[in-house]
Amino acid sequence: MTRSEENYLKAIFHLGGSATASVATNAIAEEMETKPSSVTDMAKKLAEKGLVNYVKYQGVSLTEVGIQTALAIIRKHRLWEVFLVKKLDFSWDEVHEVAEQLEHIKSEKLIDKIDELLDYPKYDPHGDPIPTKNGEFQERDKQLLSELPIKSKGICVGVNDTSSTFLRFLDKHKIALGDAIEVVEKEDFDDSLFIKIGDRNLHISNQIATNLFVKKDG
Amino acid sequence: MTRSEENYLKAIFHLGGSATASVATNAIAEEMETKPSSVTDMAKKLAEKGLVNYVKYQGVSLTEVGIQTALAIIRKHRLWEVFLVKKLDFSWDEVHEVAEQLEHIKSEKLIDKIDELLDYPKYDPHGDPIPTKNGEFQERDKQLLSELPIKSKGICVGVNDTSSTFLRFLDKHKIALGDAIEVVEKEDFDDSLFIKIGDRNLHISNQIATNLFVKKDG
DNA sequence: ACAAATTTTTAGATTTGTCTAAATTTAAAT
DNA sequence: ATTTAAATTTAGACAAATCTAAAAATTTGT
Ligand SMILES: [Mn+2]
Ligand SMILES: [Mn+2]
Ligand SMILES: [Mn+2]
Ligand SMILES: [Mn+2]
Repeated sequence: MTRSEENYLKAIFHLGGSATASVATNAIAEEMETKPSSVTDMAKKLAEKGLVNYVKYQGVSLTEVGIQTALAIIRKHRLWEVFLVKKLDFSWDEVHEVAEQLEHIKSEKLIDKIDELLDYPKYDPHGDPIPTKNGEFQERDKQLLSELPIKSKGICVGVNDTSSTFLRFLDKHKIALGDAIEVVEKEDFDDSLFIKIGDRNLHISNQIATNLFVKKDG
Repeated sequence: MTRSEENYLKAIFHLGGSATASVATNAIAEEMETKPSSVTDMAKKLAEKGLVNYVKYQGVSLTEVGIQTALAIIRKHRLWEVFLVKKLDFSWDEVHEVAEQLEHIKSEKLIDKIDELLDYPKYDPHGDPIPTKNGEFQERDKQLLSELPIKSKGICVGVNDTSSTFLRFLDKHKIALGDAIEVVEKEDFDDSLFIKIGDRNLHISNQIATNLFVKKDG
């Protein structure tokens, strides 16, 4: 497996191309910042290797082997992100680029030992679940903060926007994963939210609320 | 810098192509398990970039920039080796292949943090010195065990042969870096050595003695 | 010094991954 | 049901890194 092949599999997975759903050539091209014609070439190659199902003009979906391969890379990516944050004091907005490189290191022992060193974390620094060594993967029970009804409480469990600017914004306002959040009131005019986070009262825009995932209490 | 370019610089450095000495095309090809014609191509490319001096038919030597670049890669390689041994319980015969990959990860912060985590080690698991962040590099004061006169004492500080089989051989016979060694007697017939290592008496072949580096006492 | 052996370079081909521009297929709109 | 628009594929080109085979330069041996 080349690095490029691995990145294609990861992109297809992230676009939901597992199971039956198939992903459009253009969507993959956009996700990978490349051209549709390049995607077509790679689709043929990956189909040849049994990693994707590809029918001309019908898009691409991962085979079972393709899914497992993608999960293995995502597992490495997220474990490395945890390592960088927990062991090397990186902040959560700095880890992605480095993990994009580290995810391609080929050594089963290495990633198993990193997993052990971190005490088998379940989630990465952005709240995304880490696939297990045997390829089990469970999406988290979560919803957008903007979808929470008034008066309901929850825990902040993830971010939708993973850009540096958004993550640093959260740092600045001391909003972190694990924080308890209560929706106090909604402002109809601009869909902004009055929330209680820990013991602080905060007024956040709809743009923030649609980029924070929470797990509703109860 | 591509991975291939980095590997060429490292190979040239290891063949002694810094300073004035120049390295032969064939020697580089052999070191890198590639063909001389490929080396010629890369020599031109690296010369173009100002990383090596290259004169047709006269071999290759590193420029100052080339030396610093090579040292940075060697620094990363050796720091990662220490990390694997000290933090992830790899044994010293398993680290090289993984470090060959990790040395190409591009993140200054990452390697600085690894350095800090390891408390700024001076030597890698095989006793090789680790260049500093600012490119200072000091070869160790050492000699082959086979060159030590009878009755002299020293400390085991490195290995010449870094193959897995040799390293595991040393493990099996409980010979490790840092051990005190005394040459008790030499056998003229086969140049084998009677040594005292710690409190044990050992009889080792010349092949072993020419692959162990020691620092002579006094 | 000169022929022979060795080393090194060139020329041309190959693989991987990418691109542009043109052709084709599918989807959408009238 | 056509026409138009959008998505997708093909054809041909290119850069990087490699190779083989042949040519050129250097070194070695007598
Ligand atoms: Mn990431
Ligand atoms: Mn990647
Ligand atoms: Mn090594
Ligand atoms: Mn390398």
